[in-house]
Amino acid sequence: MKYQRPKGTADILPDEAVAWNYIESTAKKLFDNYRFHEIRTPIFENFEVFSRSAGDTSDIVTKEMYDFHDKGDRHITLRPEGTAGVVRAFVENKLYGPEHIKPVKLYYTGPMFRYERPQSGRLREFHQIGVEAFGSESPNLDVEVISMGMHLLKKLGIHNLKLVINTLGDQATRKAYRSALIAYLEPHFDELSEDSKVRLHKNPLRVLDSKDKDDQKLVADAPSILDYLTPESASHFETVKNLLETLQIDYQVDASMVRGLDYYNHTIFEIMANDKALGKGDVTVCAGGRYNGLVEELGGPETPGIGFGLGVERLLLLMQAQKAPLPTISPLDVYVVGIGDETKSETLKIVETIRNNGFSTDQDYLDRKPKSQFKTADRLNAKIVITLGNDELAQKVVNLKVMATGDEQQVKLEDVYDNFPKLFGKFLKK
RNA sequence: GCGGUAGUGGCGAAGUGGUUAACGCACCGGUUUGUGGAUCCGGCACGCGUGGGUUCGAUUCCCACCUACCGCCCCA
Repeated sequence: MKYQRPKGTADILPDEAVAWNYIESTAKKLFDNYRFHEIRTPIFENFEVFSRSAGDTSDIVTKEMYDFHDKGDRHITLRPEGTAGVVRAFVENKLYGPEHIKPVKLYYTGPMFRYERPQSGRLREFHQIGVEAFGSESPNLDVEVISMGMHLLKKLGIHNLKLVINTLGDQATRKAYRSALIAYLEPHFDELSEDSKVRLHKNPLRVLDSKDKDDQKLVADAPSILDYLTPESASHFETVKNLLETLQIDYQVDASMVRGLDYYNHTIFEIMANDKALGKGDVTVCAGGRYNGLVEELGGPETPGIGFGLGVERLLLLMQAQKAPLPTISPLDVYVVGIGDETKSETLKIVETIRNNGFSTDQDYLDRKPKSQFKTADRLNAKIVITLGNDELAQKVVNLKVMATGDEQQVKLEDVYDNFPKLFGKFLKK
């Protein structure tokens, strides 16, 4: 095998593409009910769009960006996530203008890129479905976005869903909490894992997220951000929780949950699914939160925002593991068997006529024997097989066989041409 | 980026330093000179991830690389 796809990429073959289409169309229908509209932004952006939004110290920016300099020496990055580009487009196209109804609600789907070591459900080119809503601080919006994510996953047949939420508060909250956390961790500096030692200075909140067992013990007694919320932040979070209860959406608060991207504040959430088939522990399929301040960061007016991203590959893995229903390629309506070279032009006319009547139709292209053609018709799950040989051609008739029952009848060729739908209906009713 | 496991036909899977690389499934063909889902028969890797090396000889030994999978990091 000479050529291989680049590391961490995947070919989505026809059988699987059907599932992808199903997921995307299901999402689009649901999002439309919530009045979120599609936006398509470039797959690459200027490096600064991401470095500015995600945070210079975030792992995404420091080690996972797929970036390069183009022939004009522009520093380009293949988008590692969807929000930054959408925010950039929101600002650049002035969607904050008064003529746009607020909140401006958008969704996107498409490939994202991160330069990291591939594993199952983790690729260098992967796909996300994401939503963003700009221009409202209402906790109602937080809850609607969360609810929409939950609904989508449920609609796609995922069960054992777990919603985990937390709040990062506002600027003042984070500042206060940051110093409190550092004050708590610094005396234990030597006990921290190597990774956490680095994180302590760069981004202390990330220490909370450490998988290291000793770190976790330390972190267990660390101050909670929930005790440092400003009154406004606390009240926002309270309202979000109350509204979730109003909608009877179960949730857990995890005060140590953080975000890999710096732009988040206030409500953050993750929707996880637990499935033994996917190994131990919970898998996060959908994650998001508020990012008031990001629009300003990218040069727009002060505009609050909130959104989520959902990993399509992970979702598919989950759906397969949980045996969620997935569509398959639709069965064939009609297969046309031609016997002998002389029938070639007639079978071509027949398949084209039937197709133009809205039925899926196929025929043999390999000059195979009738038996083989029937075998193929059977494999393709054809409902009806039309057979045409020299005799039929001379008599201007055709044999029509219903595969499920084996019934075969001769019908006039002109009936096929004049009114195929009627013919099809007549034979399939039996 | 680090550590580990693996890589044989479309798929699954045996195998050995040395004649024609098992077997199963799938596929193709025949048994039925124009009719499917059954049986039986036959066909199907000039090649064992790629490139080097050792050797009289390598799919089998060594090295490098590539890729996949698992763990770490991180995350969707």
